[in-house]
Amino acid sequence: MTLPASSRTRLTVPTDRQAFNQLVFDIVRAIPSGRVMTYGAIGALIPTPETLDPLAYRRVRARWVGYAMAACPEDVPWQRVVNAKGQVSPRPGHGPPVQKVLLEEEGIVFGRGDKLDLTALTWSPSRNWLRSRGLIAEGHQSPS
DNA sequence: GTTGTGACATCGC
DNA sequence: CGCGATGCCACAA
Repeated sequence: MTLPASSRTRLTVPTDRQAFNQLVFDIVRAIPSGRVMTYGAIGALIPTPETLDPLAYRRVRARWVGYAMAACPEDVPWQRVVNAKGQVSPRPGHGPPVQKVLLEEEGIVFGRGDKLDLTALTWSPSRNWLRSRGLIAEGHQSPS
């Protein structure tokens, strides 16, 4: 196994992306009606792939969630995913802010600038749920 | 092969 | 507070 140190092992396994997306979908499916999660928060729950540098993963995970959402199945409540500004992100397609309407139907009230109160509406899965999915939120453990 | 852009976040001004 | 620039990986032209 004579592998030159100069060639970094940047294996991009397709199944990793599949697993990542599937994980995103599972988390979004768990968001209750009337609550939301940000792209970054969802990404923070998913551990760093072994093929990636943890720091690099931090930079891209939020975007990866966005990519996943672009191809999400019908049974995923995609409208409950918003950006860090508390606004609905414009979709590549077109048309009116359907996402905002759907959220309002769930009882969410938008403030000035079409922003919602993230501190009040952001939802987070329970530790039990995370553990059942094999997700361990290492960064959220309260220091004893 | 290269280039450009993305359903984001964060930092600086 | 808001706007602009930067970072990072994957995927489509």
